[in-house]
Amino acid sequence: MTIENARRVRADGARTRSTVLRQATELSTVVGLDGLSIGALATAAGMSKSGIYAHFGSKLELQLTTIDEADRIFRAHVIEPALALPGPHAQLLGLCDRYLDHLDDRVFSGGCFFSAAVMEMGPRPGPVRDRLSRFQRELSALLARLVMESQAEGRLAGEDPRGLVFEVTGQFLAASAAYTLTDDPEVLALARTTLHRRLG
Amino acid sequence: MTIENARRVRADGARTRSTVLRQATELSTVVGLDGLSIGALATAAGMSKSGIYAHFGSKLELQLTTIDEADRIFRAHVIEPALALPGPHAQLLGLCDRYLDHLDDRVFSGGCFFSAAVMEMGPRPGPVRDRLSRFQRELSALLARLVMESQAEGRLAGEDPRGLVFEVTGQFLAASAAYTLTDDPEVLALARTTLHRRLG
DNA sequence: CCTACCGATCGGTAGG
DNA sequence: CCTACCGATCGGTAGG
Repeated sequence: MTIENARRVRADGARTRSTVLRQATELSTVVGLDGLSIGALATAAGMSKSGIYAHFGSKLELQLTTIDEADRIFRAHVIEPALALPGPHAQLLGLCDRYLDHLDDRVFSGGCFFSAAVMEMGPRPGPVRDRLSRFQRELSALLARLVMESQAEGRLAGEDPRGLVFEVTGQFLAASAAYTLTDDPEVLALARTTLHRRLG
Repeated sequence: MTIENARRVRADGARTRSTVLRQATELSTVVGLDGLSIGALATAAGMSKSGIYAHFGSKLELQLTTIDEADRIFRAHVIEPALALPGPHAQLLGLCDRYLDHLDDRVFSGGCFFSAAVMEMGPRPGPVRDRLSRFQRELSALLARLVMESQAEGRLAGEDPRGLVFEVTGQFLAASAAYTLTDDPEVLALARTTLHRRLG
């Protein structure tokens, strides 16, 4: 086996792993992080169960790694494009728009990965819930920072940042819930209008 | 067997059924409507699986009946006390307060039954999702009615009822999600303040 | 990554 | 309501 072949093998392993993880995020937005079974994932990925175990070791590790992957996808599709906009207020509005876009584009086929995962795992203490809490804290902290920086520029005067962040995340959840129930794009239009009106 | 005995048997059957249903709502707020298994429910209720089947026939019927039971509980703890208040605006604020109270009181031990159920079953078409859609439509219609009646009394002037209802349900979801993740009563206080400021 | 296997549990049925 | 059972699937392991 040449060095190139050895590298190819490892590169292919990494590529397979990432393909499996994409499928894991897709599957789990439909059946949940707990409903995500290793057998079903193996079938979807066209490999045997032991192949999944070779990559992830246990269901818990698979769940945690799937959340990491969903986090990466969310950052790439929602957060990073928004933060590329000029100035905190445009970034705040851009984040809202991008969030609604990612529902509309079905970045995750079952809706918002994190809305579903938080509601599912919130009542079940453990490493999965802890990992989801971290995501929620980080998103809230980012939104709060953008609100406060907007205020430093004279916008959103007199608003309580924590309360406003609470309202914005609530509208994200409401859009996610209503869109998943109705598949009606009107929901996203209403959310967009309401968020823009609220954030000026 | 006397008539009294025949009646007793049926009354006991109804009582058992209602006890099992309470346990089904409790269990499913923790493990989900899909994670609710007939074996686990039977053990929790102290009977055999076939006892559960005798009452509900199938898992689908059990899920639908469990939603009906949760609906009843939600109406009794949240909606009815609010509608007992004088006037639409007090009823609207009362509904928000009662919703947060029912989280605080852990009416369902895993948090808000319907927040969790909608996020879980939203991406899965079928009778369960349809039943949850009905709940959401009815709650939204009630909130919209209260907003419009408040406006007829001169309050909430200039607000779009649909947008405001969207905001309120969003804050319900945000409170449910954050409280289930953190168990921090501070979340409920923040939600209460924000809702009152928004609707006051 | 594979096949082959483990005990446990799933939804559901037969027969009483 | 019970016991006893069905095939399918669960998470996970052994051995390669």
